[in-house]
Amino acid sequence: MMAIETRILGTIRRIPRGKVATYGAVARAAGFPGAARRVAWTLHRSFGLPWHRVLGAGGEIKLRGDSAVEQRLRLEAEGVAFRGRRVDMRRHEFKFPRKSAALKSKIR
DNA sequence: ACTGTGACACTGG
DNA sequence: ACCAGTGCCACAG
Repeated sequence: MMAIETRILGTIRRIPRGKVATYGAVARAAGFPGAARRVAWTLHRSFGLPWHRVLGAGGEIKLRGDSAVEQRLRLEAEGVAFRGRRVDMRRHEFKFPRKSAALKSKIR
């Protein structure tokens, strides 16, 4: 598998239980801003990942049919709340840590 | 090198 | 809120 996919997969694996991230955010965190579609493609053909924690912009589920239902159920099972058809991002969006470093002094 | 393709993102009506 | 159009990136053939 290629480097890009490896990084994307690793990034997705960092999303903790009960949290979610968007395709675009994953792409940026992996170092490929704008490659949201690549994230989707990678997810489509990968196993053993918390795939259900990756959503479209605005916390919207982008799958169709049964898969969409399964994703919603999996998320709700980990305590993720929905607001209509989308996830309440204010409460559950996972912020990928910015390259470590100076954040301790930043906290007030 | 060129074209088509995605579980996308954004903007504008 | 719901499209349609346009921009995106990397990959497969």
